[in-house]
This record gives sequence, C-alpha cells and structure tokens, in this order.
Amino acid sequence: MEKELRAVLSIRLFTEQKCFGPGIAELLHRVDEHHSLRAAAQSMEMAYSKAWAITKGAEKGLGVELLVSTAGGKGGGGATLTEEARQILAAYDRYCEKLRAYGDKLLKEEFAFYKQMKKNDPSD
Amino acid sequence: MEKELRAVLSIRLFTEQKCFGPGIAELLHRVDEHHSLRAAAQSMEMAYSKAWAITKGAEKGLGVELLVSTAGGKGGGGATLTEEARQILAAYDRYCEKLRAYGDKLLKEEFAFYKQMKKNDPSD
DNA sequence: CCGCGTTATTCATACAAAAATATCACGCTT
DNA sequence: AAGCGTGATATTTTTGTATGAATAACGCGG
Repeated sequence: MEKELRAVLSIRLFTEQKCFGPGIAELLHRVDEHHSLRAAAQSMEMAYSKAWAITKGAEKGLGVELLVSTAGGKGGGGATLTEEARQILAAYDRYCEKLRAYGDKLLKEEFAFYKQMKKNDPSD
Repeated sequence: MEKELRAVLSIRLFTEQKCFGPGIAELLHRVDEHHSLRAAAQSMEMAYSKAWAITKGAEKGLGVELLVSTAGGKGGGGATLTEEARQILAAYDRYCEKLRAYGDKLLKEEFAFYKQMKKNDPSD
C-alpha cells in the first residue's frame, strides 16, 4: 500500500488585481471550440453570469480585450477569441506545463526522504 | 504607469487527500515559535478550531504525527513539532522557494510579448 | 414583423466554506 | 480544591461565492 505524494499547483496571474487563472483559461479554450460564451460556460457547468464576470475581470485586469462578441443574427450571435487572447492563453498553457514539469522533478528530489520515513513507520 | 504582471502560485501536497499547504506550513512555523497551537492560530488570526482541523487533516493525509501536545499543567499545556514535522516543513519551504524562483524566471520568458502588447495598445 | 437564441447586466437566493461559540478534559499552581 | 490556560471536539453563526431568474438589446430567418 503506497501513499503517493503529489503536488497540485494553482497558477494565477495578477496585475493590480486577479486577472487570469485556470477557470478563465479553460473557458477561453471552450469558447474557441464552441464559438459561444454561453455554450462554453454550459459545457463546463459554469453559470453564464459567472463566465461573463470572469472574462470581464480578466479583460480589465490585463487591459486587453479577450472576446469579440455579436448579439443577434445567425444562431443568435456568438463570441470568438481575439488574437491577443490566443497569445495570452497559449503563453499561460506553456507556463503551466513547464512549471508543473519542473515541480514534478523537484518533488522527487526534495521529498525523497518521505518515502523512507513512511517505510520505517511501524503504524503503517 | 506600468502594469506589472506577476504569478501567484498556491502549492499544495496531496496523498489520497489534501494534506499540506501554505496554511498548515505557516501554522507549524508559528507553533514552533509559540510552543502552543492556540497561540499560533491567534497570531495569524486563524480560528483555533480550524488550526486544529488542518493539523489533524495533515496528519491523517501524511500518515505522520506532526504535533506533540499536552493539555493541562504548566501554562495550561502546549504543543511542539515532531522531528518528522520539522523535516516535512523544511522540505516544503525549500520546494516552494525553488518553484517560485523558477516561476519568476519563466514568467519573464513566456510573457515577454505582453509588455510589448500593452505598449502598442492606444487605449492604455 | 415576430420569434428565436445569443450577448449583456443586475440581483435575490441557495449553498458551501469559514469563523465564532460552547463545552469538556487536563494537570500544574496557589 | 478551585482557578487558570491549554488541548480537543461539536455545534451554531457568519461570510463568501455560485447560481439561476429577470430584463433588455441585438439581428437574422421565416
């Protein structure tokens, strides 16, 4: 019976306010997929009002427009990502991936003693 | 007017359950300082009941005793860290420090374009 | 020209997480 | 033996956050 130790990183970007994290990142990915903010929110079981709020917050914090939206018309309208949104999203994804990769490697180094500690524990 | 972009990492350790994070880490540091769980919690404006709950949760998750406590007696009792707690705490601190250092370096690399993006933004 | 489905926005409510409170046991000290 | 300040624990209260409803504007399609 092995208790595997793992690290979970939550990675958020701030300017003068919280502006980008895993929530908005996944949301933007899904907007790109569904071409609609409402459909994106629904697909991840997030209330539309929250989806709208976090995109507004991110746009305000970053000082960058993230969505191009149209209301009415074919299909009722929709939303797509700006070029800036794509760049930021891609950078965030790379940043998270590299940081987690390093975190995994580092965990093995710094907590090598923990396995041993548990092995010598008679209560386990 | 410079909007400095920064990353905030929240680093938590899990086994089969959440067991160690910044809250318990700071709490343990303060127990070491105050020789009391109650005083430690108070010093960081944390409810004692929460302090007790997170130490129990950490002990259960890690499978390791973290505190040696006595109730009653001189000063009413107190709590000190076990040797295992010291080791884990030290490892967690080193882990966080190295990860954040790498995160800072990586942020400059991956988000270099962002500064430029903002410079070219006429709305700013 | 009316209906449909979207974006945009606010707001009251429900739910979950955190904090405060209450209670008891403990064992020195006086 | 009573009091003090602690640890231990359950219960109640408060706070924060997410949700879903309500409303309006928009513009294509039938």
